[in-house]
Amino acid sequence: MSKAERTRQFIIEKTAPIFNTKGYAGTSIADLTNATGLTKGSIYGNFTNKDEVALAAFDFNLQQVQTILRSEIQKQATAKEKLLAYVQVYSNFLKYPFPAGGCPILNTAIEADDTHEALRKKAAGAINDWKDSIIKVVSQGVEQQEFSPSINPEQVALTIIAMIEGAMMITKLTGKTNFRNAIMQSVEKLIEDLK
Amino acid sequence: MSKAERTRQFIIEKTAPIFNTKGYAGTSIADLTNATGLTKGSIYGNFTNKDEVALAAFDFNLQQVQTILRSEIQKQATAKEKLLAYVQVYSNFLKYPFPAGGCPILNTAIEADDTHEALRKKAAGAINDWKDSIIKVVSQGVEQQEFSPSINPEQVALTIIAMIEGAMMITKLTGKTNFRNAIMQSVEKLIEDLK
DNA sequence: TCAAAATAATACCGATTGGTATTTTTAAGG
DNA sequence: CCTTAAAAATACCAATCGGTATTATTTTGA
Repeated sequence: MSKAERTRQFIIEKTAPIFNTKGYAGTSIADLTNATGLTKGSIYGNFTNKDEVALAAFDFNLQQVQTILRSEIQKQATAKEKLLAYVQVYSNFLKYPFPAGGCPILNTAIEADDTHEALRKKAAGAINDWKDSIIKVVSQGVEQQEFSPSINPEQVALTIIAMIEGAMMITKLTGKTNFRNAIMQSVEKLIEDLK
Repeated sequence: MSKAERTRQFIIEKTAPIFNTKGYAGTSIADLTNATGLTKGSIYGNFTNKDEVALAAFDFNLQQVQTILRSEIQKQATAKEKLLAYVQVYSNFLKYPFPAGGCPILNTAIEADDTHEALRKKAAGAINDWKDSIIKVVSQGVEQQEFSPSINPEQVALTIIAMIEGAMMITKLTGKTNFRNAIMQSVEKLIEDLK
């Protein structure tokens, strides 16, 4: 790894939590220099502009979440257990190396949907990938007669994602973790009822 | 209503959609003068600073949503019908005078949770009020033996809110209204299963 | 080791930021 | 109607915005 590649990675790691907490518009170049200890010249020597840093930071934050989820899901054998792994991770996300600022998909989606097309596209892609991976698990569960064949995998996937993201928003906003527990219990019930 | 009061209201009405689409950090004073046709002097003659405009704009946007919901809910007689009114409104929110930029609670929650305490408190208060009003309806449904006494009204309320807000985020992000329909169908099923 | 290339720091740019002091215009009430 | 008070416009402020050109300092590979 060349010096440039190392510095680039260093900038991404240090600034990703800032973009995820303060948002794209709320993050200034001065924030990036403060977080890295580098100067403006160095930042702009490794990235063409603020946008490019923000996009790379989103990828980094997303990858962090995906790494956690994949790791926990692959430990499970059955489709039901794999779905419950999502509940497990998001119910205790503070115990995992989760990005500071919460779910990067949610944060980016809300800010960028009307204001930043490149970021919006990235967040939309992440939601679609997430949906597809849940659909796969649910479909496997149906094939293996773990779940009823009458269920709609896409609807199940979208509903689980909506509940999880809604729970993240409410909990982060109010600080009440038992609010999240209540909602996650509903997700569990939804999964139990798939059979 | 004095001239000052009229102007103040005018500023709020014209700038509320901007704060709701571009966010607090993404909205500049120049945005406010452009939207109103007024000058900086006039804005600062009626508000002490940008914060005060943003807080009033949030109240305005929230009131818009609450007016729609209250109107639709009071048309319904049973608890189940009242709960389904939420689904009805959010499934077709484009047909109602909904604030530009989507749900103001969601938008404000995500941006302000880590960055703007005054706005965060307002959004948290709105979520709590919403939760309490759903709890009331659900509890009435239990009292009138419309719903099973074994259900947990607060859990139901939080789950419905999470699903609606999650659906709003996903739909706004992806542009796929059938994603919202799928999730809203799950909310309907949840309400049907309360009996 | 040493020269060329790459990287980072410094210094600077015009534009825009939120906000204020002052002047001009408009509205209100006797 | 006409004076006074209120409101809005103008002009200005320092600080910060994102970004660039140039200089100084490290890496890098022969």
